Amino acid sequence: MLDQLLEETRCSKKQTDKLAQIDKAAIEIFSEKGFANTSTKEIAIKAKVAEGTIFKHYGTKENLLLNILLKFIKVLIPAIKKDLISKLDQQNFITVESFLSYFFKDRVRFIQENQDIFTVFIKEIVYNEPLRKNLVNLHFDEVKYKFFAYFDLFKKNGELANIDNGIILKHMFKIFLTDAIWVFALSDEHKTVDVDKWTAELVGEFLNGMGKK
Amino acid sequence: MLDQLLEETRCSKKQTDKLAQIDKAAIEIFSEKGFANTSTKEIAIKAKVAEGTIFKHYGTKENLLLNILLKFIKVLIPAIKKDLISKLDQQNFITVESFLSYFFKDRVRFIQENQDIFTVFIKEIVYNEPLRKNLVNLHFDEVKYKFFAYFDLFKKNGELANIDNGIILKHMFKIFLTDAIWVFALSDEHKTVDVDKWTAELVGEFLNGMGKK
Amino acid sequence: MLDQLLEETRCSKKQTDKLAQIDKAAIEIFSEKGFANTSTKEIAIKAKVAEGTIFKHYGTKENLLLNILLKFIKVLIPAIKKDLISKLDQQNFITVESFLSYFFKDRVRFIQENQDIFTVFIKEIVYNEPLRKNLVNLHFDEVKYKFFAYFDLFKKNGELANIDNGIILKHMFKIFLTDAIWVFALSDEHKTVDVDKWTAELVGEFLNGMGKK
Amino acid sequence: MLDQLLEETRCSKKQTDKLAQIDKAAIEIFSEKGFANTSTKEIAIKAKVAEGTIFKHYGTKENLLLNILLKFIKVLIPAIKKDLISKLDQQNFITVESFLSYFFKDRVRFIQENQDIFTVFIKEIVYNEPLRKNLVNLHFDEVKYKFFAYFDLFKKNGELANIDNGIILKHMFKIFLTDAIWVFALSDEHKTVDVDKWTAELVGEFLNGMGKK
DNA sequence: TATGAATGAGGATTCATTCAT
DNA sequence: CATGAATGAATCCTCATTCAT
Repeated sequence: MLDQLLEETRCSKKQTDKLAQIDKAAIEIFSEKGFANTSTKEIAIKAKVAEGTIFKHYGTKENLLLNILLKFIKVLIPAIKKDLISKLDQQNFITVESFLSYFFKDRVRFIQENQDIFTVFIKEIVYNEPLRKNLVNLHFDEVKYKFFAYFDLFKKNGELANIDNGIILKHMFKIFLTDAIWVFALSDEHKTVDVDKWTAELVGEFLNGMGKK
Repeated sequence: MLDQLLEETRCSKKQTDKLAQIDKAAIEIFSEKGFANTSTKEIAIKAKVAEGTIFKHYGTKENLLLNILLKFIKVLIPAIKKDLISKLDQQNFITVESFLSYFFKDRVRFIQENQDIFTVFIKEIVYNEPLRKNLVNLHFDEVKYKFFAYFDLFKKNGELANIDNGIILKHMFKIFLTDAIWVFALSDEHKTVDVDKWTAELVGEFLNGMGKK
Repeated sequence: MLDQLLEETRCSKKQTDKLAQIDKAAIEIFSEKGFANTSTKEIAIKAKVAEGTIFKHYGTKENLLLNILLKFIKVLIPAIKKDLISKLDQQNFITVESFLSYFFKDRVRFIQENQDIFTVFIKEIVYNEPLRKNLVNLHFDEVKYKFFAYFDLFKKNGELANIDNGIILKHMFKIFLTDAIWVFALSDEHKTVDVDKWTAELVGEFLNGMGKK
Repeated sequence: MLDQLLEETRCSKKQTDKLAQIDKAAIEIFSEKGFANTSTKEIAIKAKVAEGTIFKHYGTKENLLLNILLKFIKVLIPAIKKDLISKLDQQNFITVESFLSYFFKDRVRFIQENQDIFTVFIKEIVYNEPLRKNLVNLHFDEVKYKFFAYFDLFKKNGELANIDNGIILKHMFKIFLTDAIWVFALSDEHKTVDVDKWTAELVGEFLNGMGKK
C-alpha cells in the first residue's frame, strides 16, 4: 500500500543520483525553513540540479514533500514492526523497563540518524491537515497491535495497571514523543543529550508518574 | 513588556470595529490553512474590509500574526498567574487533585473559548522558529515560579515525590498540553469531549503513571 | 495669467499656516528625492498636517507640485523684469560687464535663497514633458525682449558682436544656467562658492570664449 | 571595470532575443515617461514578453535601468577614447576648428543613433542622485586627459588662450552638451537640425564668445 | 477647516510549472 | 534524461484620494 503511494508520487522509476541530491537538499531546507517558505529554485540550487529536473521526477512541489515523508514512514513503520515481532518472539522483553529502554533508545537512534526528515515530518504534520489525515491516521494502525500484545504481557506479569491499552499507548507516546519532538525538532538540546539518563527518567515517569508511592 | 510589544506591532491606536473584523477573519483562516498559505486578500474579503486597511493597521502580514498571538498570550499568561496566586493565598488547593482539576478544567475552558487562536498559536509556534524563540521562551518564565510554589506545597504534604520541580512542570505540560493540542488543534475530537472524565484520567496519569501500585 | 493659474491649482483661498507648512515640507522632500519618489504621507508627516489637509487645499499631488513651481516662477520672472526695466531706465548698465555682473550675482542670490525649490524646478522640468511645455515655454517669453533691448544697446556701444539676439541670449543662459544648475541643484559645490571670482570667469567666457585674442 | 558592473547587473548570461526586446521596450518607454512613471507590466507588454522574464534577467527594475545606462556608457566612452587617440596619432587635427567639427559631428551622430537611450541617460542622471554619483563621476575621468593633450597642442599653436584645461573642457561641454541635451532629449528640434550650420555656430561661440573682436 | 481611517487600483516581485532544445 | 529560459497568476504592499466626523 505504501509502495503504491510512493510510486504514484514519483513519475520516474530509477533512483538516480539526481533524485538523491534533490531529496537531500529538499529535506535540509524544508527542515530549516518549512515547506511553504522554501522555493523549488532554492532546492534546485542546493541539489545542483536544474529546476526542471525536480518537476520531471515529482511533478509538483507538494509531491516532492509527500514522497519524502512517505519514504520516511515506509522505513519507520516496518522497522518498528520488525523490532517488536522479533523481540517478542524471542521473549526478550520480560520487564517494562527492558522493553521501554530498548524501544526508546532504538527510536532515538533512528531519529538522530534522520533528524532533518523527522523535523520536516513533525512540522508539516502539524501544519498541514490533509497530510495529517492521509499519512498518520492511515498508516500507524498496523503497528498498534504489536504494542498491545506487549502491554497484555506486562499486565499479566503485574507490572502494568489494568488500564485500557489505547490509553497506555497514548501515554507512552506522550511521554516519549513530546520529548523527542522538543529535543530533535524544535530546540537545540539534541546536541547535549545523555540518552541513558534520559531513558531512565522516562521509564520512571511512565511507570510511576509524579506521585509519592 | 507585553503591552509594549503589542503596541509596536500595531500601527494605529484605536481599537475600531475594522480591527476586530480583521483579527477575527485572520484567526479563522490562519487556523484552518496556516499563516503561510493564507493571502491577505482572503483575509480582507472575509473581514469585509479593503486589503489596504490591513496594512494601515498592521504594516505587514507578519505583524498581523504577531499581534494576534501576542494578544492571546497577553490574556493567557496573566489569567494563569492570577488564578494561581489568588487560590494559593486562600489555601484552596490542598490536594494535587483539586489543584490539577481546577487548573486543567479552567485552561480547557479558556482554550475552548479561543480554539481557533489556540490552533494558530500551536501551528505557528511549531512552524516558525523565530516566533518560538521570541514568544514562548520569552514570556512563560513569569508563570513558572507560581507553579513551583504549589509543587513544594504538595511535596510537603506528601503527595508528590521528591522530584525536581522543572521535571514535574514539564511532565504536567506533557500530560495536559499534548492532549489539548491534539484534541483542540489537530483532530476533530473537541466536539465530543467529556471534560470531567478526561480530567480524572489525566490526574491519574500524572500521579501514578501506568504502573501497578 | 500666472495668477489665474495659481488660483486654479489651489482650491482654498487663504494662505494659512498649514498651507505654508505643506509647501515647505513638499519642497524639501521633492528636492531631495524627486516628486515621483515622494509620498503624500511623507509630506503630511513632515508638515505636521493630516494627509487629508493636503488634498483639501491642492486636490491632487500633481497640483501641489504645479502650485509650488508656479509660485517660484511668479516670483522669479517679475523680479527679473523689474530689475531689467528699472536699471535700463536709469542707464545704469553701460558695459556688458556691469550688466552681467549685476544680473548674475542677483540671480545667484535668488537661487541661493530658494535653493530647494530651484532644485525641484530643474529636476521636474527635465523629467516631466508636460510641465516643460506648460511652464517654461509659456512664461519666459515675457522677459526675453527686455534682454534684447540691452543686447542692442551693447551692440551699439561696440561691445557685442553683431550676432542674432536669440543666440546671444541662449549663449548667456548656457554659460550661466549650466553652472548654476550644476552648482545648486546637482552637486554639493554650492557650499564653497566664491561668487565674485565665479562671476568674473563667466563674464570672460561669455565675451571672449576660449580662443586667443 | 565596466564589464564587471555590466555582468553584475544582469542575472543571466546569454544575450537572447528576449533581452534585446526588453531593453528596446524599456528604453523607449523610459525616455518618454521616465523611469519612475513606467511600470514593468508596460515594458513587458511592449517587449512582447512575460513580466517574469524581465525579473529573470535583471532581478529588479532598478537593475534594468542601470544595465541599460551602463551599456550606453560602455559604448560611449571607449568610442570617444578611440577616436581621440587614433586621430591624435595621425596628427589630423591641427586646428581647433577641425578638431571641434569632427568631434562634435561625430558625437551628434552617435546621439542621433541612440537618441532614446541618451534621453533616458540625461533625465535619470538629473533625477537620481545615486546614479549621478556612481555612473558619471566614476567613468568620465578616463577620457579627460585625452582632451587635455589636444588643448595643450592648440595652446602651443596659439589658437587657445592660456586658460586652465579643466575650464576649457567644462566650457566645451557647456557649449556642446547643453545644446545636445536640449535638442535631443528635451525639445522636438532634433527633427529639423542642420548639423553643419550648427557646428559652425558652436565653434564660433567656443572660440570667440559674444564679444566684438 | 482639519482630520485620519478607509479605500482599492496598481506596483514590483516571486514562484511553481511548462516545454523546446 | 536533463536543462533552464520563459511564463503569468498570485502575492505582499504602497499610495493617491475620499469622506464621515
